[in-house]
Amino acid sequence: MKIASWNVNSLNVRLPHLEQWLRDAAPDVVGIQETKLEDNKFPDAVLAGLGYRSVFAGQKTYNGVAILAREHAIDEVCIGIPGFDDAQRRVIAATVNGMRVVNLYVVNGQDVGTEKYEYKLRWLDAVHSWLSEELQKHPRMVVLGDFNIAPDDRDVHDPAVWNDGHILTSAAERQALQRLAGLGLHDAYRLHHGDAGQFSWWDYRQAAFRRNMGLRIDLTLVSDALRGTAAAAGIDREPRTWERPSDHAPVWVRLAGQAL
DNA sequence: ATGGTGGTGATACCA
Repeated sequence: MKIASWNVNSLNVRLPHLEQWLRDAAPDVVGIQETKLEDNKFPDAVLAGLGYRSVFAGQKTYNGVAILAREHAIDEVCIGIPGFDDAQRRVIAATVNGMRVVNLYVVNGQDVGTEKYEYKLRWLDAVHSWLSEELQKHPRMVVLGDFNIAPDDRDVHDPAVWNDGHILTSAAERQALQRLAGLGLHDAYRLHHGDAGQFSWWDYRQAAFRRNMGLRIDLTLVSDALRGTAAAAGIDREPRTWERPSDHAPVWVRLAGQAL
């Protein structure tokens, strides 16, 4: 069972890319971030034509998340972090094939020390509390999404720039990610790859993709109960080479023994 | 230190 995550940076613009990639990569479950679409504009009929059911929580202009699945029903849909009042559509969770899928569009945070940065840390704290409880109910869990945090120095093109003072790599952000790992949520990519320089996001500016000046900030985390089934993980760079691409590439994990 | 590009929507804001 292949489970993927992709920040599409406007599903309105990127729908043709999503359609092409669904055909190419044939994921079973997908978490999408930054749809930037209100729910009445979500292209669920187009996706149904490709064999995917979808659930979604969107808003105009900013944020917006969705979960797609083929072959299986999408049940127990939860929008937002329970008990955390937030108008921003950043979280959707659902049960697919006996597995809890949590799709996160983590707050960017703008710059270290700003109000948005404080919001990011508060938001991550709320996610930690919520997932701690959620894991009791659903031990078989995948938490995926755009985390807007590069786990360690292997995950940035230039650690001298992307350091403790920088957004996406500051110590407090990395500690927040470590606290999620402490719940028994394992970065599937790192279960299989120890290499540096493999990224999932490249800024549109400065020809960053051509120069591979990127960060690995899109992650699939698997719970203790699923860890042994995580047979492979990877990053699909190809859609980032297409015309008018998202600034993010899709990332994925394949779970063995997950009967379709 | 600044600004570079892109999405939204019509202007700044967000990333």
